[in-house]
Amino acid sequence: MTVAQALSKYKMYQGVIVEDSSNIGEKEYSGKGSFGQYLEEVFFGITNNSESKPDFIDAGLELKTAPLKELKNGELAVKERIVLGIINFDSIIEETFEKSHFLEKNLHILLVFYVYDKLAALENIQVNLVDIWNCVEQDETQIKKDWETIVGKIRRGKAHEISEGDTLYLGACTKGATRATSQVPQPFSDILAHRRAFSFKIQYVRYIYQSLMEKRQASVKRKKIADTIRITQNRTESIDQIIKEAFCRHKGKDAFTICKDLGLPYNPKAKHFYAQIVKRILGADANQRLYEFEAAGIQIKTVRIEVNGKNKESMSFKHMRYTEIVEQDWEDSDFYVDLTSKFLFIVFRRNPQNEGYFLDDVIFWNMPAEDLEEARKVWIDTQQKIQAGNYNSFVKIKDDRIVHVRPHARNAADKIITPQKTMELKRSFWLNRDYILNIVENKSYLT
DNA sequence: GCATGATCATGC
DNA sequence: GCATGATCATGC
Repeated sequence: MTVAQALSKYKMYQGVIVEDSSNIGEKEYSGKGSFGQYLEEVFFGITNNSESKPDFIDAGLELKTAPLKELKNGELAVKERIVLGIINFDSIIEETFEKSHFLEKNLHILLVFYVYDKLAALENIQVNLVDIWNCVEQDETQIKKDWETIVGKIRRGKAHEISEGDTLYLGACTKGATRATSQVPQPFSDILAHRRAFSFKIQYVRYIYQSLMEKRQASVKRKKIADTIRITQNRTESIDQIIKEAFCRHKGKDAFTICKDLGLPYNPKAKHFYAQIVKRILGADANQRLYEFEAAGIQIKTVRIEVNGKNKESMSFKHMRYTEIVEQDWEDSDFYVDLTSKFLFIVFRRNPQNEGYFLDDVIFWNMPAEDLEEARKVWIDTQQKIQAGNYNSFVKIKDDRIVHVRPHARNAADKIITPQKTMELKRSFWLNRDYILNIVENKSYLT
């Protein structure tokens, strides 16, 4: 579907005049935001401006384009976060969420999801979905909480310690070409901080895309959408407090007993075993979905502690694609997205009396900014080695750098293509064993 | 058939 | 006992 077809089909842009595409070719659009600029100017007749007012003042709509990428199986998936506008450290400290510049600009967003293709001419770009998203109508509590978390750090003179992992839906992503040239002053500290912009985190954008697609399909097919429950509904506590309370009721029980008490089959090898337990403990049925987990992309990970007080295993993430990583920026990489998610660690401890493990702790965690910075360095090191065709000297666990690189394949024959057109064993980034133990032993949310 | 979370096996 | 390489189990 071309842009013109998509826009006229969805008719989601009341009050906005859509011109036809006859005035293409007058101007060159290039760079990252080129498709957005092209849409604004060619279709909506708005000249490109950096004025921070809504793009469609009459309609009260902000236009945002969001690239999709095609997966191997042909499905489309969200490619990156949606950036919502720069954070002014000096003026934001005077704002309240309700009267914030952020809300004024981003209350109603016209989203144009398109299929990313860096070689395609702009007028041939395929538009997949056009719809409006109102983040406050959908997620007021969490968006407000995220906004306040970010502003809170600025007010405490900690703007330099802001991390995307601090928040669930709304993130503060870095802005600027390089780290060195993007440092700006902050009001309550002499330390320079990276310039930042509000954004919808990629996990949240994935969720937005999924819900809008489901809404569209439901209206076509009248298919019933699976029941979704919000654990924060009618509650004032935060997500982690609610989780903690729910889990406290099962502390000390072994996994088998927990399953029995919850009416779940005991199948610890199943891929979603622990996710299922979490779901049930939080009061959802098997066919119900947990809104906050899906919208925030919370990663549920289990950690088993042995009798000697140590965990045996490091923690793997999805295997990297050598041809992708050499072209990516750190903040668009899969590993960055994983590490800036919230983690829910479920800690089981070996029972000295029998062979089993009992539930000891649940920990809601996100990686601190300084550790994320260390992970970035390892990622860069890995990227450079792949670029150089050096596949045998990646950072090892012994190097003690929080994360390391290790094989992650089905067997020795499970290889993928490299930028050098050779085949290499699949490898992943791993969180070091002792780093995980440290998280688990230093932060206890139960008891 | 492959991704993903999890775990095993071996040698130093 | 641990690092490292290797592989399993399951679901989609």
